[in-house]
Amino acid sequence: MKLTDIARLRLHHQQISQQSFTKPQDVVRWLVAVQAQDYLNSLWAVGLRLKNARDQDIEQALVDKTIVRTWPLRGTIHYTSPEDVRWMLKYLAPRVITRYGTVHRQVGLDAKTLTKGMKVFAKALEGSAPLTRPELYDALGRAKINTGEQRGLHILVYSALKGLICVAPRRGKQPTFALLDEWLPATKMPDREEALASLARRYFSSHGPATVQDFAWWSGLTGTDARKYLDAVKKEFEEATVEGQTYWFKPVEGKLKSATGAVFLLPPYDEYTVAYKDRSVVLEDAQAASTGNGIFRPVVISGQRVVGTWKRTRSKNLFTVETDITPPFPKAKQETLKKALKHYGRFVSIDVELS
DNA sequence: TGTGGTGCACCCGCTGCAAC
DNA sequence: GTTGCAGCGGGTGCACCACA
Repeated sequence: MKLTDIARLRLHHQQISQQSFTKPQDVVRWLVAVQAQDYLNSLWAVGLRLKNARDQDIEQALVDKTIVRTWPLRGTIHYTSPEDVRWMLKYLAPRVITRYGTVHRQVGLDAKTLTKGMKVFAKALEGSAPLTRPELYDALGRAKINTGEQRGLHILVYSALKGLICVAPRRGKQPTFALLDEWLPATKMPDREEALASLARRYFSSHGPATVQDFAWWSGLTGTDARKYLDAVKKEFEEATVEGQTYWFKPVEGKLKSATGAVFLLPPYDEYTVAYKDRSVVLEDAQAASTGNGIFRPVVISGQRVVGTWKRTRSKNLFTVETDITPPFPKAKQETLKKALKHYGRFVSIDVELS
């Protein structure tokens, strides 16, 4: 096995070079969590993995509560499945909350204020329609809690990590928030061992080939726990050592579709680029896709690897897409790029042109 | 209707230190 | 020596607003 084989298998398992699903909830359940910090682009992260989806299909899934947006992994906002959200928060969020302790101290948020903030949110949202961020900040203000210097945001995220609230569909362009237990029906809570072994199984199935370090990074588990839960399920996977790293993966039944000639436009923070500790498998030049401080740009994939970035600019009825590909595509490849743009245009239901 | 400026929200990677 | 934790710095996209 070579690095290109790893990338090709990841494109397959991540539902990019082939799509097995027709519903947003099936994609999200398969990947366990899909990073969703940039809302409009995150719709495409789900949509590109579906057959013939449009952006309103993903938004409708949020309205229908078949997927939910909250902070289940690494303190990062993701889409996840209603049946997964509570156990992920229970078993994965405590480490994130510990890590946020430093930031809370910096902005002057102590445990008493955070608890009071949660009570304010609970009272404001109980039996109410979802509220926007400004509305929740007003509630904090009325309770004499200062929301400046991002304190309001930190109370909001803390409340989500504690499982009190989750993100509900947008009102206009504003995201709204609801009480998790009012928004989603009660679900079975697996015990820790069962839940985290299942997490390992699902990560290596949907994201493999991946290393135990990748799993630890993605899940936020400690290295010790990541090894423990991989050990619990690794007999279900194949193992390959490439350039000194051990990768675990599900083999593909039948012939693996070649993605060498295909071009894919991935959104910023896509699982294909973000969900691994070691991104060198797909990022020849890491700077092309990442600024190095947590910001991931939208990328162009060709021959399984990141070959450049793309950027969209919206005017009234048109998206103009600008690409930065090195070296520039030859004419034939430009046509493949235009095909990828057409796919994206269908998804957003707006004409897309290459600048 | 388009353009430009401003502020907000986002969270990752790196380094150093402590604990085991 | 390995692992985990704490602290810190910072680039990008979006919403919003003012103005042409």
